[in-house]
Order: sequence, then C-alpha cells, then structure tokens
Amino acid sequence: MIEVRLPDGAVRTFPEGTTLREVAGAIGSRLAKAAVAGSVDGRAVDLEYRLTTAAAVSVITADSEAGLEIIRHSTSHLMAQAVKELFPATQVTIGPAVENGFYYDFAHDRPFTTEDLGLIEARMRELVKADLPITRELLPRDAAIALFREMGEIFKTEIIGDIPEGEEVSLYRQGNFVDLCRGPHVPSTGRLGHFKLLSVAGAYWRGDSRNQQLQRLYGTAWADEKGLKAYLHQLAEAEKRDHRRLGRELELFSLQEEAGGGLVFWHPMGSRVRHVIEEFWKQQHREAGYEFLHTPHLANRELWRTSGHLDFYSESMFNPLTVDAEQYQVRPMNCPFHILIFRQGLRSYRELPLRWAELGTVYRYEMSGVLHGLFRVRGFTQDDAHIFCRADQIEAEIEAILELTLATLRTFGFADFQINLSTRPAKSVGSDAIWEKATAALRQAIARQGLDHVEDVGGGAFYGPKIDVKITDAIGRKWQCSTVQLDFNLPERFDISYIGEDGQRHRPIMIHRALMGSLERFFGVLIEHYAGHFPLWLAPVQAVVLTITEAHDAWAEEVRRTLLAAGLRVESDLRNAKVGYKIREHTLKKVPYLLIIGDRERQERTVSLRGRQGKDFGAVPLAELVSRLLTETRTRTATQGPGQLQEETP
RNA sequence: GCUGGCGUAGCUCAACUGGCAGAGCAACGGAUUUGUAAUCCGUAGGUUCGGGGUUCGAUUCCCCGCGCCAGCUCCA
Repeated sequence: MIEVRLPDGAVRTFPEGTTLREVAGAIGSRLAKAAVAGSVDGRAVDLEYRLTTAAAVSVITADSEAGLEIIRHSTSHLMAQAVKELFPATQVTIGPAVENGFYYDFAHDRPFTTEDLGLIEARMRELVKADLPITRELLPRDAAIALFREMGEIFKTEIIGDIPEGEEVSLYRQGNFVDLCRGPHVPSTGRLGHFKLLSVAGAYWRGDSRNQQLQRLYGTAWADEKGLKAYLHQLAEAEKRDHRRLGRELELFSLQEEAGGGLVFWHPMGSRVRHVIEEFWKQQHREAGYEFLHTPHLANRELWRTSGHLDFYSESMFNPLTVDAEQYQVRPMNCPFHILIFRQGLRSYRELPLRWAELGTVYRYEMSGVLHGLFRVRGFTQDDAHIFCRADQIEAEIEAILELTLATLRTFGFADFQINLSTRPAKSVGSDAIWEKATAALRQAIARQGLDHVEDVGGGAFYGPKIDVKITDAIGRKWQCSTVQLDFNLPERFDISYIGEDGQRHRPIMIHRALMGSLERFFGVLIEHYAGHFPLWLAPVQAVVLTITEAHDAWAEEVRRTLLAAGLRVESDLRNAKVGYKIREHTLKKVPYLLIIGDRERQERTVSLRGRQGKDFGAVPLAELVSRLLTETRTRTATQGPGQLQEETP
C-alpha cells in the first residue's frame, strides 16, 4: 500500500499501481467525472498514470486553468488527427495550447482554405462522437525516430533527434493517429467537443523565417459550451469595438494610403479628445512638479551615435537625411534631447530631482506587416518624461511616478493593474551596488503603493531595471501602456553630471517614464475600452440641442450659447427633420446627452434631457443643466457606458 | 520583411462559368414643421487599388507593384 496526500491535507492509502482515475473515483464520482488529468508531486500526468510510491496527488478538473490547458492541447491533437485523416500527405509538427485556444502547424502542399477548416472541424466532431481512447506509451528515443521516419514525418523525426540519446519519449495514440507528445491528455476524444476552428496563418518551422513555411490552424477550445459561447461572444464584441471601425464612424482619425502606412491623421473629433487628454496630462504633471520641454523632431545623426541608438536601435530608425554636408536623423526617442538640455550649464545637487516632460512625437521604422490601426504605427507621440535625480532619490521618485501613473489610469476608467518588475539581465552596464539599490527601491515603491507585482528575473534592459504596468480593459484584454525605466547608461554616454554637496562632480540617475506610452495607441485602447462611448469629460461632442420645429430655434440657440460659454462642447441640430431621426443620428454618434426642445421646454425655459442609452432624465432647467454637466465633466466620472451594443442597431 | 486572403460609389455589399458595373445607407435638391432610435420623392456619384499581359471583349484569367486583413518574424 502507498500513501497518497490530497490537496486538502488528507492522507489516504491505496494499493501500489492504483491509477489517478481510481483515486479520483475513490474521492467522489463527481470528481471522477470532471477529471481530465491529474498531478503527482506537482507534475501533470494522465488519469491512467499508476502510482508506485507515496506522493502528493491532485486531480485536475476541466474547469481549472490547468484542466483547460490540457483540453486545448488535446483538442489540438484532435485537429491534427482530423487533418491526417483528411489529408494523409500532410506532415505534423507541433501543436500547443495557447491563450484561449490552441494551434497546430502542418506542412501541407497548399494553404488550407476556409472550406478545409469546415471539413476538418466536421471530422473532429465525428472523432469526438467515436470517443476514441487516448493512450500513452513509452518508446526508446531511437525506436521513436525509426517509427516517425517510417511514417514519413520528418519534422517529428527532427524534434526527437534533439532529445538526448538513450532517453525514452512518450507517444500518444488515438485511433490510427500517433503523435510524439509530453502530455498529459484527456483520456478519450469524447471528453472534447467545445471548440471552434478560427483561422489559418503561415508560420515558420521553429519560428525562423529562413525555415520552411508551415500552415498554422488556430482554434479555441473550452470546458463547456458556455465557455465557448462566452469567448465567441467576446470576439464578436471586440470586433464591434474595433477602433479602426469606430475611428471612421465617429470621424476620430484616419490612416491614409496616399500618405503612407502607420501615419495617423487626427480628425477634428479625435483631436478634441486628444486635446482633453493633453490638458489633463499637463495639469497633472504641473501639480506633480514637472516642467515641460519642446525639442526638435530632427537632429544631427552624431547625437544618435553618442546615445548608442545607432548601434543597438538602428533597425527601428528611419534612414538619415542629408542636410548640407551632414547627416540628420528623425528622432525615434526623445531622451537624448532632454539630456542635451540637462547638459546646458552646471547643475547643482540642489536642483535635483529635475522632472522634464514632453509630448514628444517620434518616428520609428516598423516593418510593414506589423502596422495595425493606432496600435502599431510609424509616427506617434509619447507622453514622455525624464527625471534626473540622485541615487538616494530613486525610491521617492519611483513611488511618485507610480502614484501618478495609477491616478491617471484610474481616471481613464482602468481599475485592474498588473505590475511587472524586470531585473538585471546577464549583460548589463552599471555596478552591482547601483543595480541592487535601484531594484530594491523599485520593489519598495511598488509595495508602498499597496500593489502586488510579478518579477521578470533578468528581463530588464541592459541599462537598468524597469517597471511595466498592464491595464485590463472593459472586455478583459490586457494592455501594457505605462513603463518606468531606470537608466545607468545614457548619463554615462553623454557624460552628464551635477555638483554634489561635496563640491565634486557626480553622475545623476536618469529615469525614463511614460504613462500612456503612445497617445495614438492609448487613444485606440480608450476607444475600444469605452466602445466609443467616451465619458462626458472626454466626449468630442458632449451634448446636442435638438428642436422639434423651427419655432424652437431661438431657445435652442440660447441653450447652446449658455453651455458653450460654460466651456462645454455642445452643438445644435435645427434641421427640419423629425426628432426620432435626429435622436437616432446623434445616438449613433454616441453623444452623451441630447437636449430636446419643444413648446413645453421653451415655455418653461428647460430642456428635455435624454442620455445616449435612451434614459429619460425629464425636464431640466437651464441653470441646473449647466451645473450638472459641468460637475460630471470636472469629476471625470464615467456614466452611461456602452451597455448592450446590439441596442444600437435596432 | 515573409506566407496566405482580400481590394467594386463616402460606408456595407451585389454582378452565373469572361459579355452593357448595381442595391441599401450616406451626400445633394425638393416636398414635409414633425415630441424621444430611420418622412417621402428625386438627382448625382465609378480609371472596379495602380501598371502590364491574354482575349473580339477583363471587375472576372495571368504577371508585377501598392494597400488592407490574419498570422509569422521583430519589439530599447
């Protein structure tokens, strides 16, 4: 008999050779039914795994993260089986689980079509119905190589070739399909079924563009129909929120073929939003003790040699221009310019910290294939700042930056934060002492803000540790916008210094930081986060006054002028059209408030207030309306979210 | 940059295997003076992404280029 320790601490004894399936069954029949795999001493294994020694055992169920991953992995194998049955000449390569689903890379003589996807999916469903057992077997490495070579699977043969000689490899069989795999897998194909194939894409063997291009099939898989439905719904929701679509519909911005890829045109409505964002940003930075800079978009290329960008960043830089006899460079970053300003004159320790901010537009060469709406562009504006400080000021500065960052992000409606701290990589500049001190300061600052963080050990840049903040949007997607980065390198390269208390020259520490990152990208995130329903303080048009007939024009004009004078972004719609028509039009433009004026309102000097979700706030006197809209604007509260997007197209 | 898909009116999309390039919405003109998500009638709108080729004839087939989309790659 062997002792088995369960997750709740209980210890039970079973005969040697008991399978995990039997353990699960002994605990409860419900658990046995939900089980997809198990874990023995922390290692994921199949349900058929036989216990030979005492161990800590837990059962992995379909509804857990680990269980889902196994289901996705097994579904990927199911897809490979279907593909092999339909297209026997296809060779299999690898097929892992990924976030929300799985993929499998095939070597196929032609690209798969959407029709193929349908066929494959149908075959997969047949295989699920057949409920084929999925069995594991061990084979010596060389025997496995021989087996796959005989099957003509050269990619698999190559993979096994990388496994050290003399080791055993595991194979999984389901029906006639056999695949090299570490596992674990669900016990039979009948355990799968809540999946959908999504797309075909090219991918390179081993991710190397010099290698053969493979056909990658993507799919999603879930523990139950509810999970699948919810995910497909989220995909549809994301499409409805697509900032490229909303950007055109709401006349916010455009990208133009004539001008070139990745270059953003902010239209009047988008520019209004940007203006509000920038004003907010400036106010916050003024209050936080920042000064503002404006620096050129172009400079002598030598500067970029000094900064080191030419050595390690030139692939992302546009080609230089020749100006007179000199080479000039469009800037991909703002930092060298801020350093040049720092270097003007002698700096005293009394001046530090210096906090210098700039909404600096930079240009980076991105490969044409990666450009994507506002999310990936070639010209964008960073809400950049550089802080020059003494080593003993690092912690306080980082803490202040984090506080400012979180306050900013919260104002834009983001509540979930994931903080990553990246520490010293193998190759780096700067002394051990400064790295240790700086990293400890970053950790401390995060803790002081009452935040948890994840450490990416060795993930920092060579010039200093960094903190990244990821936000979660309204439909659960994560975005990294904010970054705080210590730099021990640039001050060195530009040889900047300040005079310390001791009268000696000292090297300042430089902190790079951006809260929104790129204004363009952040705007894109905001559009999708709010699904175009900007809160009142951001909305390009905050209210539209609309009349029933032209008899109401005079009062409508007075209302409009009053709101305009109060600083609100208001427009009027005096067109000779039915109210229903006007309401529909402005609702589709997602205007937060509609102010409807007819005989009654004119008589009583009120407006009938309607929210963009269709909510009727009744008649509101003009003075009350002004204070109400101003309060909502000033407090930057977000009322009237997107709600059910379907309602917009009744 | 690479692979694949796509490119028709401002937008969404039609046009059987090559045979007169169309609809709805939007725009514009007129009528309608209207109470909480679409009033009616009319007008105009096109180098079918660009260039070349095959053909009696190309939106359709072929080649080259550009752009977009998905993915890969890249990401200080």
